[in-house]
Amino acid sequence: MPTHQEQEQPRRRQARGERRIAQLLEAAASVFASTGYASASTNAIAREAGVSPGTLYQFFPNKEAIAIELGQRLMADMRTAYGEALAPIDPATPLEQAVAAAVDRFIDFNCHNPVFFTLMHGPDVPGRMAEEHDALHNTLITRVEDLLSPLLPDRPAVAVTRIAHVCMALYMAGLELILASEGDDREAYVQELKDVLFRYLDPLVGDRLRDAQAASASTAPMTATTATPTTAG
Amino acid sequence: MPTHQEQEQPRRRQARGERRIAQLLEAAASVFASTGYASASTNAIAREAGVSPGTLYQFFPNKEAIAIELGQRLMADMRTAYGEALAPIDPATPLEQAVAAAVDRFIDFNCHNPVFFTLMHGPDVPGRMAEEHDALHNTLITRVEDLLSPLLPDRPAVAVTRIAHVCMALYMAGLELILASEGDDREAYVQELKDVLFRYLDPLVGDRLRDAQAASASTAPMTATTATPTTAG
DNA sequence: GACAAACACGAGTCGTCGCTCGCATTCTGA
DNA sequence: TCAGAATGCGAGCGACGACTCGTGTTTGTC
Repeated sequence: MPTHQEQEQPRRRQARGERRIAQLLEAAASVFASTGYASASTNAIAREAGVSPGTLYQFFPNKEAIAIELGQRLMADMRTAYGEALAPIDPATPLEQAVAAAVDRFIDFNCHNPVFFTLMHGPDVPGRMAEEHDALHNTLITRVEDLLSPLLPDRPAVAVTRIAHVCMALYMAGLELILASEGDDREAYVQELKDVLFRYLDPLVGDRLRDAQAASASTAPMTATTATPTTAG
Repeated sequence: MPTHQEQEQPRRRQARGERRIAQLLEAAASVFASTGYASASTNAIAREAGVSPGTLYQFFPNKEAIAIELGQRLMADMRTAYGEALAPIDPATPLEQAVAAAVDRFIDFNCHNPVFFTLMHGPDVPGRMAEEHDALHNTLITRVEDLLSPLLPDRPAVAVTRIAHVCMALYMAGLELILASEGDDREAYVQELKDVLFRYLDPLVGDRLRDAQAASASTAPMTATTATPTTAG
């Protein structure tokens, strides 16, 4: 019974195979990041990984599967490495700090994994890839909604969703500028992005947050100290 | 010798040819907008225009030339139709109104010419197309700088440039959301975009603008009344 | 009407790319 | 040790898309 799993992978991978898969995904990340998904050829990925095209297809049924697997691993990486950044915001944290912390973490991740942006932003995704693309996007939107809804308790759900979409779009736009620049310029754009998001959200959150802060000072605080001051590596 | 012009088009177009060109560009706009530049096939463009592939190549040397010509015509259209929106802002106009007016005009143009966004935003542009792409982008960046610099007189040029880039990026991000939605949702996103830009710029412009307004009330105003109140169709 | 140039056609060429196939090599388990 | 599975190779297939070419039609000019 051990090898009978529905009707998918009856393939028992060896250690070598797992290594090859990791190698191929790394190569794919490099090629996707530099040329985009559509323009990336499977032969180029195989070449980058130092294997033959046939070997690539030993591990992935088609080009889409590579991008999908890559996207899933990236999401998993992000969850394990930055899970705490996705947790609901402690109402006691000033909005400016919360935004800055979240931006720092996500920017950090995206700078270390530039493919992620390509997979999230690439409009040139055919077939089933678009579904995965949307799945990634919707997951993040939902996360942002979860972050925002405690801060916007008196807004209808559609409004919160809209605000989340705007935040995501602003973040993506800022990220594009940031990834396209280097050094001091990059840091300056990071600061601009924080400013944009804070200034956009602050009037929406309004006195609600300040009320909560005033209240939390006199009543029992929550878990508190979730946010650390800009410890981006 | 009468037809010897350098070494380019020694071709004398007939009225029919001009019509075909317009027809082909319209078809190209449609196909580019719906599938993106890279995924658009010249055969599809020819089919959309109701002509044969050979006819298409009677008027355009290659696929790039179609997109380039289209981009240039769109820029020209924008200049003639919305030139006044690109003029320097009258310092007497409140920032919120100036931003709203500019956004309305550009959104209007982009909603009527969705290809423009595709050509500006498409990352899948090979070869010489990228240059034209950048040229369009830089033209707009310069325009935004010209709009902003009177409002930010005490900032270094690099800072103004950076702010212009941020504004462009924010606009593009908002535009993407707006083009992807319809009806009330679309209008709501337009308002959000205006809010984002105004809230981002207002603290930067700061008391400078308010000073200018106070001053212009007592001293001789500039050319004045350049901006009209939200007359978007 | 006659001639040339512009216009129009669409089957066909040529290159690229996703993917396959037959075969060789290495690993696993008994 | 050795069968069978997993891994590896790379020439090549099939499809598709940019672009061409030979040929026929329309238009402007004398």
